[in-house]
Amino acid sequence: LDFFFAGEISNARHNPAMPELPEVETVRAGLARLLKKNATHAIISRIELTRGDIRKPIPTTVVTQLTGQTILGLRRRAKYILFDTAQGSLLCHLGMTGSWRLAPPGDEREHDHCYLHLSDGRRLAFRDPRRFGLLDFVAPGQDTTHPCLAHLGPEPLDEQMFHADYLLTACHKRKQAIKPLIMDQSIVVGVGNIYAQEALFLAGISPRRRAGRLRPTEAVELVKHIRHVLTAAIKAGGSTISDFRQAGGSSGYFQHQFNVYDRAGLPCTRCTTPLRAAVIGGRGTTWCPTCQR
DNA sequence: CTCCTATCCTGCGAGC
DNA sequence: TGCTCGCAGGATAGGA
Repeated sequence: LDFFFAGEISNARHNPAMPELPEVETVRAGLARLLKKNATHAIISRIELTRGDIRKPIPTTVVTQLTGQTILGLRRRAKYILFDTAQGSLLCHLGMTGSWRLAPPGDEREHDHCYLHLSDGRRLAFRDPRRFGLLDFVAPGQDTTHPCLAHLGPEPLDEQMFHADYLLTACHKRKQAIKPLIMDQSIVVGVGNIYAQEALFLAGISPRRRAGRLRPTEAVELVKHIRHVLTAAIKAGGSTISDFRQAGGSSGYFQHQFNVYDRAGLPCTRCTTPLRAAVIGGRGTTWCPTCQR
């Protein structure tokens, strides 16, 4: 696990805000802290949709069902955040560039799509320049039937549901490359392009390997490292929660030291071989041709 | 069924 | 230096 943090590598070339499970969990925890002060729950006094057309139109039920409700808790499922109330939940996906911030009076920004006004006078803003995010209403009891939530695989940190045998079964006779398979949210949730690459590096498995060719010992390693990278990233993200207020648009995200992500052509942190890059499953992928087979 | 590709959208960096 | 262009990504629809 130490190796994960080994290299002093800057990966700031691209927008660091790419919410996978750890980033979403960090945002969830930050929101939970804001919305429950001194054991007092926040009440939504008003919901303002400033622009309704993000990935999908924000339904009016978000406003009609949730206005006046008390936010009882914040949950994460896969890369979704759920604001729970007695009358249903606000479902939020950050997409690529989604963020929540406390927006004091006057702090209105381009690409703010929704304001949650709280009864204590505070205001939460959902901003998403690229509009890949999603806001929706989930009726009570629809947690497993809502279209966004119905076909999700197990949580990767759930050792009862996600383990080597499960992964091996999911891989059985599949010709698909292992990398897009572990990014498939119906197989296992929360693993995006960054952590898929990092986990495969740590497990010593080429992202191009056909899933059906995964050996049992490799499945053990892959599951272990998926868990490790996600856990380490959550732990690292946790330290940013205290800055949630000030952090604004980049709240909840953290700088990271990656072994392969965005390091194409640079030397492998383990063997110094130049890292190779290719598009796999439609996504940019970097790996070490020596360490990963 | 399985797998792959295009699509959505904006910001940013590479390159001219 | 200023401009254009291509690429980045999660989820999903549609095609092979």
